[in-house]
Amino acid sequence: MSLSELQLAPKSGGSRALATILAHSILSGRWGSGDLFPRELDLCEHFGVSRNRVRNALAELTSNGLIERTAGRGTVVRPLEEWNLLDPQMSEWMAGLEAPHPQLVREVFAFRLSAEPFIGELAALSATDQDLANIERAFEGMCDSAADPARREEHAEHDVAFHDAIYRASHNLVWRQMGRLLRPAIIALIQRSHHQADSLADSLERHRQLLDAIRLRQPEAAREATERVLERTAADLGLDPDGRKVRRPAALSP
Amino acid sequence: MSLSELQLAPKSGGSRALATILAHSILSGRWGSGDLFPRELDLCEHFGVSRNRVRNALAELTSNGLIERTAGRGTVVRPLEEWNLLDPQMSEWMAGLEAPHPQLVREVFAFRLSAEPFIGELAALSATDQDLANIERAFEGMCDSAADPARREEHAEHDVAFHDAIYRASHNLVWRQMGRLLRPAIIALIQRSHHQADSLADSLERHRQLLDAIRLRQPEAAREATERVLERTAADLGLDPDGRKVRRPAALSP
DNA sequence: TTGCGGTAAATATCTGACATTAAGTAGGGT
DNA sequence: ACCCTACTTAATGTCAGATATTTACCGCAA
Repeated sequence: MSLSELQLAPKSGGSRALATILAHSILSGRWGSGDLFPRELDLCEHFGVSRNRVRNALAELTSNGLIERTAGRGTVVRPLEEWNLLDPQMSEWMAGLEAPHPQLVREVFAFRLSAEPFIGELAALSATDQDLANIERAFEGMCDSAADPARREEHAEHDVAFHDAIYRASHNLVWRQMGRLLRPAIIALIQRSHHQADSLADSLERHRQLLDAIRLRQPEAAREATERVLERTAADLGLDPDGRKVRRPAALSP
Repeated sequence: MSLSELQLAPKSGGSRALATILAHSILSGRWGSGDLFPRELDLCEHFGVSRNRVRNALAELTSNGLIERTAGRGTVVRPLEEWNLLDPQMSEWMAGLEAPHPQLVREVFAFRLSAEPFIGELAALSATDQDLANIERAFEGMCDSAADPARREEHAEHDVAFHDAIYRASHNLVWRQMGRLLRPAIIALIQRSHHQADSLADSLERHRQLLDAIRLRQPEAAREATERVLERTAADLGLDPDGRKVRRPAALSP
């Protein structure tokens, strides 16, 4: 309910940095839906910046649906359901978050669980040689950085690149933009799981099978391979892959 | 390359109105990728508003990826591929556009064509009684307003509500937010098609079959019914439902 | 209780000045 | 001739203060 411990690093220029701090305070669940956000002047005083920067930062939060501002009333925090999850700025904020809102993690993963098998099919149908090369290069990066536990985040970046290349292989702008959800989801993953060596090897093997299915243009195999990759991911996240609100379309399986 | 004929209505307050005008000028393709956008002071003079409002409007365009601004260089228009299609603000702008960028229409429709059959499945699996009631009410609204050609836009709103209710029936935040693409897509539809009486009756019948499939919890039937609805839509739009870059996953069909 | 007006509090906007960044340009040294 | 520096210019970014507008709240009277 307060921003007492929040601080703006001394030389961090731009209203961007301030917006990030404020966004993180909301994304991590510090404020409840409907709570009154601090007034502009309080923020000015607390962070020692001009009203202009505060207003710019708040405008950015507004455009992402995190807050709602009306003259005379003040600034209130909007409910999580109305946050603008698909904005790239939001993805960036979520990725930089140490402890994201639990419901957020669940919702995004539930989406991946329902959508990615289908995207795997699309990729197997539409991938060009260039797409395949991209996927392959990302996979090799994953393999290369897998051995050294000190390169966890590099590994995560290759992981993101792998799945993002699959989204891009759909060759549709909308699907492609959804791929931005991957980064926060996967960053959250490596921060939560302990990355046992055997779990990692297993994960790699499942990724390889997905790559092969796409390379061989086998949509159905790609769908199943994606499901197995996500099973592994769910286990690493400590989530139950079944029993979510969004179930996999089991009726599709022959 | 110029904004000569663009005008801001006299009493339209808020930087919102200005942002809408500028956004429309970009979304309709008036400026090419990489073009220099007018300078702040020129915009101030042309529209007769303060620099502050211009800056707020431009900030909104920036947050949606339409433009990129750097001190010293100026404001340049970003390529269509980097526009932020999934932002609700963008959907609103696109919906209010008389002549949207043709590639935009194609991309969004290609997405619907690939995703909505799948969403239909999800809805058939996860819809609650409340969801069903929402879908049904929207359908009745469509039927009610179908007879009178003077109520075209009311009909379109019910059409949007129908499909949006299906997106919502997936009970996942991410899918739900994608439903915002529907409004611009469907508004564009009624502005292009001539809405022959028989085509409208046919469309209604296909919607009814989709509703029934969801009500009976038959995912596969829902998928096929959605495909048929979109076939009708493609015909009304004058698009070829096959041969797009994103094909339907035909391999799924038994 | 309801309706009206007044006051306070918050955000929205205007104005003008200054700071920062980036690109181009002229000049001097090698 | 070439490169490097310093200056100029032009654009966006930031600051500060004053004013306008909206909203909520309170007192008061019909």
